[in-house]
Amino acid sequence: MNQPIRAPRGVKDIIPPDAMRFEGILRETEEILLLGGFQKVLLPLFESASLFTRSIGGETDIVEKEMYTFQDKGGETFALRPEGTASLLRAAIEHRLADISRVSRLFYSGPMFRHERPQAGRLRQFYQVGAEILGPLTPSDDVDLIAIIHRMAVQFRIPEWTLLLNNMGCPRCRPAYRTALVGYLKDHFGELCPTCQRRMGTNPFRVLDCKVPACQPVLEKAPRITDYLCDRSRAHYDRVREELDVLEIPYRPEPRLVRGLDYYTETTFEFTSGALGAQSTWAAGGRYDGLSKDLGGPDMPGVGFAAGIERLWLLREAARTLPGAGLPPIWVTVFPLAPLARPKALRLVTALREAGIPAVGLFTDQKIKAAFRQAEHDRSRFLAFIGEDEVESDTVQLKDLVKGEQVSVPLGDTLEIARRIRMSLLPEEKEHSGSV
RNA sequence: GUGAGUGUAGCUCAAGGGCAGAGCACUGGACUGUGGCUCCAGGGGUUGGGGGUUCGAAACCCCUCACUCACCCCA
Repeated sequence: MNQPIRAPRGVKDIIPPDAMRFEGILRETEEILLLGGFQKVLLPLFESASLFTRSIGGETDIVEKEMYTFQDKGGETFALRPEGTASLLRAAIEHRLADISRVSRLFYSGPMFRHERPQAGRLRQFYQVGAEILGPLTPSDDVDLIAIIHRMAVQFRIPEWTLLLNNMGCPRCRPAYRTALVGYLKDHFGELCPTCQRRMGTNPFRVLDCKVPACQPVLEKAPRITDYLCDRSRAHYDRVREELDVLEIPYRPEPRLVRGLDYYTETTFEFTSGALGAQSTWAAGGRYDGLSKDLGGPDMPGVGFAAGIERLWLLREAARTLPGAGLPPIWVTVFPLAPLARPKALRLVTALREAGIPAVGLFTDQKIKAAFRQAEHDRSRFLAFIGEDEVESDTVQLKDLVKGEQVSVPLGDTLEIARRIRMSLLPEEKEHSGSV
């Protein structure tokens, strides 16, 4: 009758102790970006829907079928953000954070929303950390950005990672390639799957991504964008490749790498891993030299990437490099053995918290055995109990549940109690270290 | 949006038309204020939901929902 309400499909609760680990991944990823000189921007979770149709492209799958759009009470159409680059560019333009005269390095993190069928490594609400470099860029900026993701692969020990690299050309050279590609596909129309036959007319570049086995022989011999690049794009691509070699970052040229967002130009890349399921990309991005101008901002190049945190979780779990859950949530459980000890227990809990010790009182009529069990369940390191004898002598029994040692300490000497607890949990920390 | 597989106790799983079970976890006791080990006892379920077939359904059929994986798409 009273059905419990469940989380929406494709939306996951991250519960203890995983939440601390998840935030650890977020933090460690952001620390790498901070080392790269990026500054954080906090962006809204929803935007005008038109921001995304203008940037990502109205005929992409993301906008066409996956976006959570809604009208607010004023009748305006908004959308939960399906990605971060559009929002960040919007904010950069709005607040004049970037222009062609100087380089800006900005990053964001948080949940993104796409209405997709959930699958391994694919959720409807998922977390991304992304970074963008805006301004007067050179191919070296593309390489620098890739080097930062490479740093993640190394530091997190991402298993079986591969960097796929391509250059999609620019508005000058892409039309010629499109003509050549469509011409070729028309010649082999009968050999293509129905989806490819349809896409040939709507979005021929996407045909290159087809995974139907029967299409593969045709696609293998299809014209490659890299053979149609104009001189500038050709030079751009060559520079990126040379500088990746200088940094000794291995990559695989992937002339068929097409990204699903229309704003990409020139350099595009994907970091994949064989250790993930079908959703093998864990970080991806590229150049988007026309985006800022398209959004009404300065005519200014940009290059960026986004990484999927849930996918990083899966990979780091496989690599056994998941961050720890940190210190136990509760360091000491204070248990009054008799009702008359409750006021003193309450006071001790409060005093310990003021001394910086995570403490809880266990106010129950259960027996002491239940207190031990509760403390174990909470991973509480200490059990402090106050019974009739302790009320009489104004002391507390402080027991280290790991070492089994127990001492009697004067109840009023909160600092001594706090010191003993801190010493056991933070053996590294020196007593009264000057700071704070 | 399409397809396949799976839904039984908090968790992992049995029972394949005839009494809904085990292990772990949980609660109590042995052990009045000292946990983990051991032993004993106990609580827990409309077998995801709804309908149908049948004397009888967890099992067979239909619908539906959820989960998982894949297609697709992407981080």
